[in-house]
Amino acid sequence: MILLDVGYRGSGDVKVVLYGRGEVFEDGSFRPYIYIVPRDGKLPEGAEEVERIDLNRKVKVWKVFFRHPKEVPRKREELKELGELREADIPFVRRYMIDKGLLPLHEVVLPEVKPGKKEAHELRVLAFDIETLTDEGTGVGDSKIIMISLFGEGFEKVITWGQEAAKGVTVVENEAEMIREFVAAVEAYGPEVIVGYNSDGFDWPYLRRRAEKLKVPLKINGSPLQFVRKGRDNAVRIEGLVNIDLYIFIRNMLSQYMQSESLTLNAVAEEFLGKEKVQIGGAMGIEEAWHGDIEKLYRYSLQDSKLTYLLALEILPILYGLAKIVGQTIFDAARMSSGQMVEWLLIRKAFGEKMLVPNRPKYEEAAERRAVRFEGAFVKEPIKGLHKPIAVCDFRSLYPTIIIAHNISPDTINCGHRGCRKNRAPTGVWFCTDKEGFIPKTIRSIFEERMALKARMKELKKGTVEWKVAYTRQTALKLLLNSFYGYMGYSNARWYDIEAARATAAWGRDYITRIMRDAAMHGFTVVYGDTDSVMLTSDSSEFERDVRKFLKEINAKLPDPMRLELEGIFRSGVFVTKKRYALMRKDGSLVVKGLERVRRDWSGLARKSQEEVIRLVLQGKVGEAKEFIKGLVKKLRAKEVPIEELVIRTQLKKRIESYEQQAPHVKVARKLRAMGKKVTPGTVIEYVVAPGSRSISDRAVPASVAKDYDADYYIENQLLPAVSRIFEALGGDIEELRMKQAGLSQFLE
DNA sequence: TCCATCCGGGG
DNA sequence: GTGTACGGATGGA
Repeated sequence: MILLDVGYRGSGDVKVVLYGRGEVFEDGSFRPYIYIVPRDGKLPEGAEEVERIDLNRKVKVWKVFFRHPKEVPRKREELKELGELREADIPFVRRYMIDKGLLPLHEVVLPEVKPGKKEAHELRVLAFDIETLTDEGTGVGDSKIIMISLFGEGFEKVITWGQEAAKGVTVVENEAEMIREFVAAVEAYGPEVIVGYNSDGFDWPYLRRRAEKLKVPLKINGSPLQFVRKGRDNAVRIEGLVNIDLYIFIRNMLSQYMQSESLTLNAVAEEFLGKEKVQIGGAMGIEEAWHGDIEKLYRYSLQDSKLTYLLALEILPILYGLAKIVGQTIFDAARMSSGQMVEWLLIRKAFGEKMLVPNRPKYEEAAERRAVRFEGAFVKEPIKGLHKPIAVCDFRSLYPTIIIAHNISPDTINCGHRGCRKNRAPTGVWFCTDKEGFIPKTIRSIFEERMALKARMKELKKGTVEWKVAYTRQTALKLLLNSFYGYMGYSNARWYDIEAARATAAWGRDYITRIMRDAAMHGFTVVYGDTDSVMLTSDSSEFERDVRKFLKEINAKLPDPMRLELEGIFRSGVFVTKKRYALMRKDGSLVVKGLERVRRDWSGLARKSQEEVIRLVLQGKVGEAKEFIKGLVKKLRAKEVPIEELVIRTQLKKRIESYEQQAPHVKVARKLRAMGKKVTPGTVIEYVVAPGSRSISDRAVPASVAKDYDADYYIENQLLPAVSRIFEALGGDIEELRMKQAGLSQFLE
């Protein structure tokens, strides 16, 4: 069996249920258990005495068995009398995966239930999306669902109700029928994975509420939907089918590596699939389309499930890779934060080492830990302005390699050996040099596997199945490796050790500042540096050769496996402040950090002009950049800029009545309603600021009827803020760009 | 600057 | 579900 999911059932003796491709297997032979570190007294009946390692000392503990996981919370208080309870908060399915050595998407040999050799890399995926009205309220399930779309391999279906027949759309009698039709369509397609975008938070709860109201049973292949609260999130489980909310996974594991700060389906799809895939849609009135243009609604809905499907094809392999490394079900891994991924990997490793897992901190304990702040990475104040060329050097996995190199771990800190004190962090604590710590050992296994995979990838042909499998796994290993940073300082961590976390960060600062000093002694100008990177320049004619020679010298001195690498030689860079800079590659493409305003509440004018100014400045054409802005200022004053460039978009988040602040988009929403337009929460309000002396809110007019605009507003609040930082970094004067020296502008107006 | 509250994704 | 939990941005005191 290729393992897809695991659950359990039974009322007396628990039975584990293994879900595989097209088959189900029940295992009644595994019993829940916990450990007790006994105070005194004698071994309870049916319990076993076993030896385990608690951090770094051997202890004798009692292993107490149960018939069913439900017994554990029931007997908790009573058992506490006997001693400290351990591993009494490990969910049963996770316990089973670990103890049986099972991995998701790997073979399970039956009936013994032991890991086999085969492995799957992809599953049959179905994406879905629902459209709803908002007329009876925006709470989950308040208004009607009017359309459901599905998209799979060679499969697409759009269902609606109470409409004239329309091309490509299955039209049924009513909403209840539509839900039935949806369930039937899912069952007919037979997915192994069902995906949505924010579906745990929206589509599934919405479907549940509507189904309840309409008295339609909502079961897929006979499995009812189970709703579980996980913090602020909902998790929706459908036994026998892997339900995944792509949004949650992207937010938890991928967002920190993404350019976009917004995680809407469109923004995420644009980044992963490319802009051209994300054309249809935009601002659409669902209610209007429902009443007038059902084909438009059809295209919109299908586009969203199609994007979700295409996104799933890109992203799910990474999730599968992570789940396999962490050793938990795809369902669970899909909803873990990076800290939890690390923790479940550690718990699995601890089992292999016969180590007792530390308990999770109680709420108060976690709160106290959260209050403890510690100094993070070093960020150098940049030498403001334009520099060329720029060499970007960075440490390969800085924090993981520091943890390995210095053996940083809760079980090695301040050990009793005299000789280990030379391995002392800048914070004063030291780490054992005799015995490898639990955390470094775990990180090293991941790090070494990744290095081996990267070496292997070089021998494989790029783009082949084998190469892709290796590439995906190394990506997953990298994500996990990066997640270890911060784990020991994470307030909910079981292996929490603030001094170990502090030491890691302090060593990081120590190494990067040492590199900067060395670089300066080698004749480089250190323009900027942040955490694990340094950006160097010099006027040597052999710049790249010099940099490589410098790296070689540095690497000879760094402890294994730390290494400083050349990320690239850039044509030029403009540096504004810490975390805000732009680099230009040799091929002319840009890397922009902290500057770009990709937010929609900035006009097209502001976004485009910032990009153009960065481009010109990096090409050394500062004069041209100034002229470009001056030209735009002039055009704005002469009212020659097309209105479309000046449209500002803000989404209405709640009902108009419930806004206390009369923000511009709120006032515009009122005006739109007065014009007979339907304005509901979720509508993106497009407006332009018109001339006049009243407040901005009063002067904001709907983009659809805007005839004129306030030139000064756009100059002062859109254009100049977007570009001024860059000119200021170059030592320029904003006044010059305003062209107001002689009070000319007042004169012209 | 500190503290409390809001908000994310979806419609 | 062997339960009860996130973190950054924003705005007012």
